[in-house]
Amino acid sequence: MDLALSDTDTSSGFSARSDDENSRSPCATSPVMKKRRGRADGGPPVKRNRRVKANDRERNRMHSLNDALEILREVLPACPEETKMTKIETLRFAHNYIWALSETLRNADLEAERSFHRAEAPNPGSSSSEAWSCSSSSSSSSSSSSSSSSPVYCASSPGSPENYFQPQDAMFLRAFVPPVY
DNA sequence: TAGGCCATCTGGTCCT
DNA sequence: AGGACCAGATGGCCTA
Repeated sequence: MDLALSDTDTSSGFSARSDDENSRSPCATSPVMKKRRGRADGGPPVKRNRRVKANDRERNRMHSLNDALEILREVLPACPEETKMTKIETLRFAHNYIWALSETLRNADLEAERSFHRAEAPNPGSSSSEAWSCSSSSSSSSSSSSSSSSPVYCASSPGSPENYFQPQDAMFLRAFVPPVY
């Protein structure tokens, strides 16, 4: 007892999709008619017309969302080039990546601060060793994301980004992070 | 074949 | 009133 799917009104709302959809989603759907729910006749013509317009806007909205996601994918360092990250993977990976970048900056700041102190006081005595413990969170929070210095990471991520790149390995990022002055 | 991912439709809610 | 946003439902495609 499904709601009637009207295969007949293919003209409404589906016309704009086919070629557009082909160009947008290289991986998945063929431009074939998908599903249709609701009343077979679409209800009153006025309501139906409004629904069709709303569907069109919703489609465009999701397309722009996907475009933004695609831009994000291009910015991220993709390790296996041929595999496309899923949406959730992209978001999690971006999260990790941003964390690692900020961690790298933070470490660079700490290091700069240490070398500055070393230059001022050639015999620091005992105070120099603590700076290496980057979890000490002293006062040098230049731009750290204010939450915590060792975030709990997408711990529940079933999947993959962490397979490519562990957020804990901030040093890994030094490979593609420009030198911080 | 089951499960994951995705695109789309749809109705509800909030905002302008 | 109409648009934006959201979450649920549904069906197609792909892979293990």
